[in-house]
Amino acid sequence: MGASTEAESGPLHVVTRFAPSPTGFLHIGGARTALFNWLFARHHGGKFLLRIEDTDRVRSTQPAIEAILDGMRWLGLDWDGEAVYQFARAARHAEVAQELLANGHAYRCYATAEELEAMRAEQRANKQPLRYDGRWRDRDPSEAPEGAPYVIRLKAPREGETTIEDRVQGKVTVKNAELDDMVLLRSDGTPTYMLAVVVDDHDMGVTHVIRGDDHLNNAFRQLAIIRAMGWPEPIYAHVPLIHGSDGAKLSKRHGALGVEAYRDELGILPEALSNYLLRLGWGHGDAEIISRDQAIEWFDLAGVGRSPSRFDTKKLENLNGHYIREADDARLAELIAPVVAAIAGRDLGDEGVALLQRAMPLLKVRAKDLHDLAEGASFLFRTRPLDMDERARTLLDGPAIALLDQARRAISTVEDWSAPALEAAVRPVAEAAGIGLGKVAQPLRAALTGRTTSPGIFDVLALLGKEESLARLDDRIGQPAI
RNA sequence: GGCCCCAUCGUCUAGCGGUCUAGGACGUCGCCCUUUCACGGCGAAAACACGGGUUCGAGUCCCGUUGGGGUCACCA
Repeated sequence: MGASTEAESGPLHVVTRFAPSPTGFLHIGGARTALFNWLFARHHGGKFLLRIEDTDRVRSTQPAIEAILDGMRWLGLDWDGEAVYQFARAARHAEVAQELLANGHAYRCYATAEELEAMRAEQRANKQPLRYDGRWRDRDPSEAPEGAPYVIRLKAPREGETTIEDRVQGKVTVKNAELDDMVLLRSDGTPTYMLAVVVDDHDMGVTHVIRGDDHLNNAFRQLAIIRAMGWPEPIYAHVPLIHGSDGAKLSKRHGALGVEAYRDELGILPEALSNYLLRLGWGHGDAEIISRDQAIEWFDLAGVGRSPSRFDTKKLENLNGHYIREADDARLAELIAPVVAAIAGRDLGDEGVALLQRAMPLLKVRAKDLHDLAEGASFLFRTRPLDMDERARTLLDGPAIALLDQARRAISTVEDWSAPALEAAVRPVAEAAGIGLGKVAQPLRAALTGRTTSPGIFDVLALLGKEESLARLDDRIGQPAI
């Protein structure tokens, strides 16, 4: 568990942020980071800010920005104020670099790319750690080549060590000699990520930096800049990364990475993904099903584990099934209507959506995702004659058709077309034949839905209505009984 | 490779020196319910990586080993 010792309840000034770089969709790991930041801020009544780190002009795209904002809205992670775009603040970043240069905490480095590559090659060959050797750190400015391009590097401390009291990782100490003088401002005058993050977090008043474990090493470098500027240090909390089922860092080969894929392709409900992500790396006793409100009340950094966790699709599906069963019927009907229409090959219309909603209580208990749900609902709208799947076809052999015929006669006289009345009419058919109800129900199911699984057969009849039900049966019996 | 981090059932986790013959959830396997499939109910198998310490006592503290992960750019 986390290493936090002081109580996290009580009045505490909290400003958190989520700072994705828009080079793709909202990553599943990013979503969890955002969720944790959001929860922490809401728990403490603080602010949750959003910053788009779009300083990489080649890889950053507008569609990616939209996708990220869209994903956050879908998950219900609302941010306070306007999103901050990092690229727009480049001048401010450069200003800080100049200030550092002026007060002696930074210096110009004229080393060329080739020169640095040669340096690293040598370090590699000598099995030395790869880091900038500070060749321009103490040189006199007069030695600078006239008009040559240069970068501005931080003059980082070389002696001693730096310790971070991380709220998740505990006390982490690194020798300052391990850190090199990183670049603050590139030769083209643009800021590096390391500088931009520090300046933006400071200017935005961020008090708690909650982010992926992969940034833990960066924290030491960023702290060096912060101290050089004499700024207040934020509290850090580095959350372990999410891994794939094989234990390696989550990547494309593990399947869906973007939250929109969970929504569109996997038919996951946002509350299910949110609950799953919350429980991945964080726990609160035996609690498994946790509402948003409950999460806000319970969330703390101390509950975040320190080891990476593996993404388990099965558990997500289970949770999703739970939330589908709990979801409002009208909402589910609206969500799947387009998919059902696509499967059935026709528009549902308002009455179709209404029917979907009426059938929902019976449909949703048998679905673990929205596609299951849509598929399971499609029999209501398929056009006659129904196409039979393989198993339904083999079910409808000679004897089954005969049974179908008897059942058809039994229900054709039913006036009150309700499930109980229909059951009362069909049961005697099975009893008269000395067989179980299943022997009659399965052929009925096949003829009525084209499948071998569906809601209870009498509910199916009731939902379909008398006319449609009899027509579908007649399609199979071959000749209308009247 | 250097540095940093991690280590309880297959997976997510509870456990913050004695109440642990290690609890919950997913998954798996039985049984029940039952017209199918689900849902639901009941039950089972399943873990403290290893080795040293510290202590009256260690899953819980320390060290090491092994294993895993992260990170080492004028990318973010």
